[in-house]
Amino acid sequence: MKPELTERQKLLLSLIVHEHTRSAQPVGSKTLVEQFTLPISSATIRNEMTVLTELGYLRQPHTSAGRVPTEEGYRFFVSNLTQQTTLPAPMRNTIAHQFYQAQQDLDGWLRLAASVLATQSQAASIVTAPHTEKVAFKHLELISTRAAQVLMVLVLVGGEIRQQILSLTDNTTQEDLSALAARINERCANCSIEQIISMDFILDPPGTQVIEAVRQQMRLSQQLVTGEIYLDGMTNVLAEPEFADTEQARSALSLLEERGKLDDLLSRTILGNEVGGVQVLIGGEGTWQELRQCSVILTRYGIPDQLTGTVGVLGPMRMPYGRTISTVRFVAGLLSDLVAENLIG
Amino acid sequence: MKPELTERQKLLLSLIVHEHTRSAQPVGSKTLVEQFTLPISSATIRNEMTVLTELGYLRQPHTSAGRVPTEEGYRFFVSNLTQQTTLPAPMRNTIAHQFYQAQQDLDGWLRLAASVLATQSQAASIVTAPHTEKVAFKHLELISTRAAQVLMVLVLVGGEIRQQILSLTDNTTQEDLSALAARINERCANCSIEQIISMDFILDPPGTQVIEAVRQQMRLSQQLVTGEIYLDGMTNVLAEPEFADTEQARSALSLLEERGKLDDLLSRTILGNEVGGVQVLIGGEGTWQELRQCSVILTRYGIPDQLTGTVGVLGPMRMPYGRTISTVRFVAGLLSDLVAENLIG
DNA sequence: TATTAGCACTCTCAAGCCGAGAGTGCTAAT
DNA sequence: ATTAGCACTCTCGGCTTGAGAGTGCTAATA
Repeated sequence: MKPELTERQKLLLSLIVHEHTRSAQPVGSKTLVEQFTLPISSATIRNEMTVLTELGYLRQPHTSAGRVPTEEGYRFFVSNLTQQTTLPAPMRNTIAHQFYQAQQDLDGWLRLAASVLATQSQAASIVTAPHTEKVAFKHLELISTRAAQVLMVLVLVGGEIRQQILSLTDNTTQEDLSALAARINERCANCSIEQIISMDFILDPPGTQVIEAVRQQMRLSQQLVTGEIYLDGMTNVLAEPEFADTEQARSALSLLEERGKLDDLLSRTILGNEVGGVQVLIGGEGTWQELRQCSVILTRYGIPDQLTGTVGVLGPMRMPYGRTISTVRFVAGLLSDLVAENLIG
Repeated sequence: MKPELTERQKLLLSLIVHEHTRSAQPVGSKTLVEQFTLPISSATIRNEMTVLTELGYLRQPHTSAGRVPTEEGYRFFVSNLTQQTTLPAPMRNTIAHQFYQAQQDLDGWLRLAASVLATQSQAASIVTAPHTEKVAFKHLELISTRAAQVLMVLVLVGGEIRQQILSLTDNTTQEDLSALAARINERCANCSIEQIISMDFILDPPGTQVIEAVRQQMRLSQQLVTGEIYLDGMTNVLAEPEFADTEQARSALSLLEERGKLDDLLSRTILGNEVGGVQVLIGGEGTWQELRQCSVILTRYGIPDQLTGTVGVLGPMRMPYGRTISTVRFVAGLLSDLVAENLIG
């Protein structure tokens, strides 16, 4: 195992990380002592830097350039050198204010959360709608649109709304549809998907068609790892100097655009982590080639084991971790409150 | 006014455009004659090129580089040299097949439309949900979630769904809510927003609260220029060589990300154009700085004056216009059919 | 009169070279 | 243990150069 770092080494590592996130450039011993007016000489710093480099926390892009933190360096920094900070109160208030004066609906909140995260962190943000693992029926509505066409709106416990257009084999009046919906609502209220699948319904043909659609929609919802995904601030990462080469940026952003890959990323991090903890994924951690230059900060929100979603940001590895982690955590907290206050039913 | 081009000049312009979209490089006289085995010499081509350059259709990046089409050149090409092509049948079938086997709901179709456009055109795609100018009430549903919390789901004519969480001042049972919804549904069926605003309702307190929310939601929907926006393929444009410099790409893509700017773009083109026609916006046309290097192809779909949306793509100015325009038109047609068959009510 | 061959000219681009500057590692002194 | 000093290494920007591509012009040709 690696030897414990001395306090001074920790300090230096921390300063290097800060200076590098500020300047986006390799930081040298002299710069360091000047920038922070350290009471030690650059030669001493050089010695310490050699140690940190040998331990794998720093890296030289080439001989006679300054040092740059490695993935491992960032990881050490994040786990040991960054204390739990809360966002400054004025900023908290600004954000909270935006939420409370926003429109009262889930879609608006999530959109806002993505937007706030993107602007605060100057990175790309990811927010998923809250989603239940145990899908349960809440309410069904059947709305006749034209001839035998019916718009079916299914509300699940937790507030997820699923809709589908049904083409019934027989024409049916709105009254009949409403009566049918009422019957199903009564019978199915708060039932889990398993219950509904195993239930026997004695209904006329349109009824069985509807039930089948309900079951199908619930199954689909069940299969979903995550709810709808809200993205914002993708262009922020294009502004970062490390992505002056488009190819890097393209591969990173394509991760967000391809639903499959994104689901993969979200689901793996979902599993590894309890609600409340913030997960920091630095440089793809060997698994995600596309993220070699990036870091992803994710956390869950909502009500554990009942109704949860994910919020997070994707930015360059050179990222103000302290501030960003706090922001993500804070937004997650806000969303948790909103979910708890409004969405359980 | 400009003199009419000779047939040979048109042919050359057309070939230059094609060759340039293929190679992404300035095209020279010699390349041209070799590539297409033309029965005239490179010297003749040079003479013609001089003419086309003087007319403003071509441009030299620098002395002794080949020629590149100007915005005007592309515009001429698109309006005069590109005949209405329909997509090859197998491709049409592939696309249509995807649509018909997709899930039967609007959200899925629009998502798919964006995805298809993005992959077919290798550019960024934009699809907006169909939206009515004359907002009208279709159906209301009130679902009790907890205590005095109510999930209100409002379906508008055309299938747009709006939801909101209401905190009623009094506790109300689900039965009361259902009765209330039923009464409102009966009274408001197919009413326009103006009618509903001017109606007098004699209802108990929760009722007035609900009506107020309904009015508000309808007003909000009314104000919207466009429905929900689906984007896809943004990373496609990053792959184009003209965006090797990130800054260009950033400004173009930020146009898609900022709802305000995007609405602006969509609304201006909506106004200038009847359904059925495809609008081609080349190089921002002086108005959009961000699009200096880009072209946007847009068209409307749906039912004119009733329920319309926009589909289109944003790509580099150097774009296979013929194919892309056909694809956009075809997808718009598909969506129009789907809307007509499923969404009018 | 329209086309073409030929040629001089221009300009970019990649490669190579050079010097300045930044930063290091080592050594010897404190 | 720290530091001053110094030689060494490497990048980066600027400069030059030669090759190559492409043009515009002129004079010859059909």
